[in-house]
Amino acid sequence: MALEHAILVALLEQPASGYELARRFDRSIGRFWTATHQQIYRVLRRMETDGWVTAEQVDQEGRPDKRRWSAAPAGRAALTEWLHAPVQPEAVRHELAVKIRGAAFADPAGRAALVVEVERYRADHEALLARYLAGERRDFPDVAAPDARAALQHVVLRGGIAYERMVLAWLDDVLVTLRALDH
Amino acid sequence: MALEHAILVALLEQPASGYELARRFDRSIGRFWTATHQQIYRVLRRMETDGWVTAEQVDQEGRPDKRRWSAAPAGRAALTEWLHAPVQPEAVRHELAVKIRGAAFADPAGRAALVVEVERYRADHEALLARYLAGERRDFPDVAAPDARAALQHVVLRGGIAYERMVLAWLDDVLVTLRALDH
DNA sequence: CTTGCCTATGCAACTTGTTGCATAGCAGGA
DNA sequence: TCCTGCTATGCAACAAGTTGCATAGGCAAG
Repeated sequence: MALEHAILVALLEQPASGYELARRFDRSIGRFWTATHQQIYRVLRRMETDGWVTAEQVDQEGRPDKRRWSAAPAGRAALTEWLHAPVQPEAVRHELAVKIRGAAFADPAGRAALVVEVERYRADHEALLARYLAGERRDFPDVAAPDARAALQHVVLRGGIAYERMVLAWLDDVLVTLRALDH
Repeated sequence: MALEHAILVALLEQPASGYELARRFDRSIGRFWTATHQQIYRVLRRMETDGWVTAEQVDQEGRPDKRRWSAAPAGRAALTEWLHAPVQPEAVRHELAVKIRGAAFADPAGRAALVVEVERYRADHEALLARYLAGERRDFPDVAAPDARAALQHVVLRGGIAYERMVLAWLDDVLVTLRALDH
């Protein structure tokens, strides 16, 4: 039940419509929390009835009108309470690891297919790392005295960068291991 | 829909009852896929009607009888087909990252609480890393010429170890960053 | 001898997340 | 002109995962 809280953080950083939130969940926020627009709209309505967020109608020219959402005091209070609660142990779902262990029960052709798949997966993560590094250069160019918000956003981004580097190194290890099985 | 496939891999590695599977999902398999016993029992029954697994009744003395499940040929075929399919992009849900960005909107007391929470989280991951390393020493003591199954299990375990090391380094970074906000 | 824990399986209700589809106006290119 | 794509919001059906509870015998500690 943390999508509510991820939305609260996003709205505190910058009020937005459901559509804009969805796009941010596809980009920067999507690094650590994913959600579809359908889910976001549904949760926003629930949060509205709970008094966590308020909407402001924005009429637009040349494009559809929208509702700009902001975090309400009750939402801020809910966020504070949540920050004090213990972090829930994460539910790990790492499909690739299952496939790698499953490769022990595949024939050489099946393992060859997995090698191709791992290479594609590796390329995706290499591209992701490049995007993170470009974002870091763009958004955090100087090291000196950032405000709290920027410092915290930066440390989360550094986590994403460290994760991608670790994944790339591990995937190289996986590829060496897979290729060694059939020479 | 990969729980089915994780169960197939687990049963190919070693046939087991639902209860034993659940315990393995709490330990070794739980590194990359989590599931409760309720979910495992439910999915096993669906897999049975699909002909993916077969059960064998095992009468026991001094403890309840059990059903030992094995992967059937149709299950093996389904696994092979799945190995050829592209890896689905993972749905990221990293609660701690949300909390860290949320800390920008908390007062110093709230941030102090988060520091305590991150320290606890760090201790958990340090213990996890120790368990992985102990498991590695126990299960993969020699480097020379392992069979395919051991080699693949080992490379997945190395992934877990690399992940935990990365997490610990990042959490140190997080703690430094959080503490610097309020001196 | 009672309390709690382990083995072993399962039901039912609920929450969360996914997928497919719908609407509707505007902009830009072939 | 038609087709595609973007902004903007939403419904409905479904799949997946969680939580609470139930049963039932045995075993060990206090």
